Amino acid sequence: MQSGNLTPRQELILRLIVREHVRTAKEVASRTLVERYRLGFSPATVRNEMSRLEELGYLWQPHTSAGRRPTEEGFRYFVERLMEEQSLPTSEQRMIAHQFYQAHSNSDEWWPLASVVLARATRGAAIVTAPRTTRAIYKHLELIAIHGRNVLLVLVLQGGAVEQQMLTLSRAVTQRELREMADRLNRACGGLTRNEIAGEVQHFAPPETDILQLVLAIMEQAERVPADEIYHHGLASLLREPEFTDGEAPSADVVRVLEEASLLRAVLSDTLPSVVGGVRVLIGGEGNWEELQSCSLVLARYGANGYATGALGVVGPMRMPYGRAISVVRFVANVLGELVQEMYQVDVPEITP
Amino acid sequence: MQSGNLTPRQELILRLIVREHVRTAKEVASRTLVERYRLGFSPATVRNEMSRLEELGYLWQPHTSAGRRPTEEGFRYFVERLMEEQSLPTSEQRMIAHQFYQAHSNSDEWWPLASVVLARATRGAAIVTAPRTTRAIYKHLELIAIHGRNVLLVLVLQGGAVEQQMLTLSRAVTQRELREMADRLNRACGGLTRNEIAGEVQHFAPPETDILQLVLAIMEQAERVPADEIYHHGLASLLREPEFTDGEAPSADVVRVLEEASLLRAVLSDTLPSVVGGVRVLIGGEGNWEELQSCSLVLARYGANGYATGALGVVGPMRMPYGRAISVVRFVANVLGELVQEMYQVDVPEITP
DNA sequence: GTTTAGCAGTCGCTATCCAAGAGTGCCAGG
DNA sequence: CCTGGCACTCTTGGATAGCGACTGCTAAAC
Repeated sequence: MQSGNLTPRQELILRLIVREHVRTAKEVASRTLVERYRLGFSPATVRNEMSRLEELGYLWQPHTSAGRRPTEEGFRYFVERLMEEQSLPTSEQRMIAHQFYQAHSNSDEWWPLASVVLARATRGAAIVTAPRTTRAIYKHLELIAIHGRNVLLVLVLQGGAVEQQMLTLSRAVTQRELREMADRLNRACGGLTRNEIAGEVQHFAPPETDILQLVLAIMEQAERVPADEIYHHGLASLLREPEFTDGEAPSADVVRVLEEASLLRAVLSDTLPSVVGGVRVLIGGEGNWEELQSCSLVLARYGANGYATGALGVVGPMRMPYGRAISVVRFVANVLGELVQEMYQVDVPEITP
Repeated sequence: MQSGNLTPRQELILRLIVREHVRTAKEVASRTLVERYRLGFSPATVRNEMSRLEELGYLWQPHTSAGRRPTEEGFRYFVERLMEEQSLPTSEQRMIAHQFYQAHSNSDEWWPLASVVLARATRGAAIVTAPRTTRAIYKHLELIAIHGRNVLLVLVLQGGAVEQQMLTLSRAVTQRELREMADRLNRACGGLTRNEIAGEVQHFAPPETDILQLVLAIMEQAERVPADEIYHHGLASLLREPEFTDGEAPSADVVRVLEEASLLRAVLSDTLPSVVGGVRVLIGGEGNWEELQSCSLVLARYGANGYATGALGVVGPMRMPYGRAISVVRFVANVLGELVQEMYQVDVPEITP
């Protein structure tokens, strides 16, 4: 596709139809367009252009005597060519940054906070996955006696991810013995990757080998599973949009996608590159995602490349205010990215309130 | 209310109407009832009884020429007096127990697993809150150097709750120094409650006092916040129930309650006693919860009394299969309760697969 | 006294019709 | 190439009628 595709006037009309449809959720008629935007030409002219745009696949009418609304293609053309890039108002930027600043020290709160912020700012639903390491590095191990042979294993990975798991040893051990075992293991494995630790196992004897096996399993899972936890927020406001209350769009389908982590993960991994980059817009499922037919997603990857990345984005009806959604998503992805980079000791200027 | 309220035949009819309405989601007519259940009397008789039941407030008709369906009161009468207590089929018990057995060692997985199990078993939505300590007890502290003055603090509480937080010290310290500080603090504070630790603060100097302050804050929060995390699952299947697809019941309201942790917490704390007990059924919001008008909740508290308890339950349309829901909720609450008790070293027999 | 058959009555549901209104498509003329 | 004007289409809402599903009531039967 190249830019000469549509005449400037056709682009103007398409843009206005998108704007108006986003506002009203209804079909847009030629006359209302002319009157509302004081176009310098008549409804008949607009109609001619409209029917041309319909032939090209950018508009459609639900029935003959109705106005027109953009198709999936229409929205895509709008997003790719017509939308003016806007950046988030500074006041709003400050507000959001401030909220993250307050949660600065508690990384567990970042992801739910991000989902709440995104949902509020777009009046739609938001999704955020916690970042996952691409390469797990052993940082520190702690063993805590719980009860008899039961031990709580706490493994800290580089980047501050803390994984905990219960473990039953073959014999009862004292906290003192556990401490010594943890010391030995920490000396041997600190800073090592999974493969390197696998090579170390031979130097140990049970029960330490059992512990190392569990450590390896945890690290393996940390690398393999893209993101256990998916936070979402704002579903209720999404379902209040007219297309869902009208029954025009099946609400249960969307809810299912957001709820089933596996589905959502599939969408994210298919849509987003694995490195942090720009904002990706997925309009109406784009043929691949039946359940998202009537929705659009605005997604971004955030994090520290080579260390850990996560995904975030908003879900709205297809007629979502793309300009705003994109700027919010981009901004939150940047803020969250900086926090993660800081956590991974990639030096970045600190966020100030 | 006493038991002689309704005649046996009225109770029979009410019970059958509930059963039939739960099955079909439609109003129940006198004739279908007689035919389907081979009652020994005629539709006219049933009609007489029905109109009596309507006067008493247990039934209502949406319009004259329709059959009848139970009112909120009707369902309540059914649940309290007519429902035969059923226990979960052994095969299902085994399946559920097995799933928890597999996740036995990883307590973080218990709560989401419980929500999935509940949702599957009832074809509705399920909610589970992680248990919170009523009295936080210091078990173990670990300090891990991250970068310069930044330190990761990992605090293990009795019961295995692991809380982590980043902390910036007033000066840079080595991992060796951190280890010594952690040792001193662990010796002094192991097994103490929050108040007792507050008394210990005077024996330390900065930066250890800073660390203790943070520890106190974390413990305080662990006691105060009822349950940060609320897991839910199965919303999509709930929204597929006819009352929500018909638009008879507003789906966004229910979603909002499940999504807004604060709202849900309010419902739970108002409904459930703080000690582990039986199963509580909340039908149609019971006047207090506007948003839950068309829903019913079956809830239970689980955990170890005096140590930590959480809540769980299912959300369904008012015409939910109460017998089944109650037995599932009770069973899962017991399983989860045993796991928590075990974690808190209250001795219980181990679950076998 | 209780039960029941029968029948009248009520109401929702669907179809059909009609008129009004909203928009478009097209054509002829500027 | 634009536009005024008109015919055409299709939705929407209201009104009407027939059908079917139930109930309520009454009078007779048990």
